[in-house]
Amino acid sequence: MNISKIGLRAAPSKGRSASGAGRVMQKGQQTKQAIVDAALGLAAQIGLEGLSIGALAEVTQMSKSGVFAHFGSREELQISVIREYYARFSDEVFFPAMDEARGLPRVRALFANWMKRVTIELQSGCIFISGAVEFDDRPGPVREALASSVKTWLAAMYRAVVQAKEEGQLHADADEEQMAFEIHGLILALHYEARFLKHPRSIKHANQGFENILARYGKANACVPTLSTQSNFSSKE
Amino acid sequence: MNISKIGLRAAPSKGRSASGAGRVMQKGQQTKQAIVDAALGLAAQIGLEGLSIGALAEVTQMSKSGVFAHFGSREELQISVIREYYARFSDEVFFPAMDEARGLPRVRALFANWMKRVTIELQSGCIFISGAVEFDDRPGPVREALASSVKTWLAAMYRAVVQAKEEGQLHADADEEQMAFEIHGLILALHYEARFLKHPRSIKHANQGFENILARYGKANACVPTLSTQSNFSSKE
DNA sequence: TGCAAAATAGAACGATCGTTCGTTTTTGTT
DNA sequence: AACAAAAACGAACGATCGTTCTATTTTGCA
Repeated sequence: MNISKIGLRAAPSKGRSASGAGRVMQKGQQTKQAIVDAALGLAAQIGLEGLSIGALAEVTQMSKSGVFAHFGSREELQISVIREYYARFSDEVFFPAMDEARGLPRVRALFANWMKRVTIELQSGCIFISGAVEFDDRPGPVREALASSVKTWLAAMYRAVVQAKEEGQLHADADEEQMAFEIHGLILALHYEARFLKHPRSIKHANQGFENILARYGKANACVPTLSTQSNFSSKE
Repeated sequence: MNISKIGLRAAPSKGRSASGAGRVMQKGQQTKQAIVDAALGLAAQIGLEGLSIGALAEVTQMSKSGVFAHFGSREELQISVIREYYARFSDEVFFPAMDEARGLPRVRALFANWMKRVTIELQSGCIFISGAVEFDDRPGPVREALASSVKTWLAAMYRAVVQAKEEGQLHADADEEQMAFEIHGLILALHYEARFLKHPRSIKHANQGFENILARYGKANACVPTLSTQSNFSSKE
């Protein structure tokens, strides 16, 4: 009966179309996007598991079945939210950092952008973090989508570290995987201590921790931050 | 009508009575303890929010109302679970480490025991971590109980670091709060990467990260680990 | 302007949730 | 053995959940 269930793909084929760019949206795609937007906000606050179609209908001023029809299942809605979150994360954190030179400048930019995003999310919540807890032993397509997004991002960060070593900006015996792990820990601690415990100095600790890591793994004269990346932050906190 | 609702307090007044010690339990307390035990296992897997009285009744072979009567509300059940988790955490992580000498040996022991516990929890899940995500912006008594437990533990770790500095085992300009933050990050990254992403080298990364932190903050000759604390681990992983 | 298709609404479903209430069973004590 | 108190049960409640189905409205195009 329901043909639209099969083979439906989100707009793209064109990298990523922010609102206003690219093809004209039909009505359907338009409201679907609006629903996903609202769902993203809701999921960030109460988690992907807490996301309910009823609440979503209320927020979007639609009927439950109207919302539901766009996705066909709750799981598909959750996956749509994850995809949207990943797209925005990429736009805000990953792509801008690619303008920086390979090596340490790019690593710094990635971390700075990451910090900027998590700092904002201290009010709303991060789906990559809450989702990891919710789905860490709940197999299925939602977990799959989430893990794949996170892995892609962490791999990008790791790659930047590897390149920094290739450029000769890290000690010869620096373990790139170890370094990426420690950076990840800083972000997680920031999210935990600031968002849950309301600890006021968490942002400073995360930034200081990053400098400590660079000081340990980097060669002495290669640690000076790019001005542009640095100023991104000092104005914020 | 329901008198038992008011003023009911759990057994205590005696510090912490493991099963078998202290006063003889009446039937009621006994089954309540059994329920909390089962609830702890359930909550570790699916989270405090996922904990349902129906599922709990099934596991314990009781009726829903039978289970419910012991707590009076779901929130009280959740709080009981948190208290029990905190008690076990203290028994396994905190108290044993107090046998070590003040300063670095004790810091090492605290971290080693913490690692041991989280490593085990990679199969079951850690309530202090999942709970933080579930309740990070959901005010109420459950969040209160959770935050208070976590803060107590983190404060204990922080205190040990402060003592290490007092003993002259850390650099004079070492920031104890910063150091505790970074250690916390390692544990969180371990939990995230091992439990969610199934990354095989996470345990090694967490241990190596700890050594890196000690190398940075500690004085050169004070970093040699106590043999007893060290062997705790190398045999495990 | 008219008409098929797409989009949305509305009502209802079975399931599960936390909770209440009255009854029955099990305890502990005399 | 008897009896009051404590503990456990069983059924039902209202609410909410994801989902299904059928109708109605809105859209886009000839």
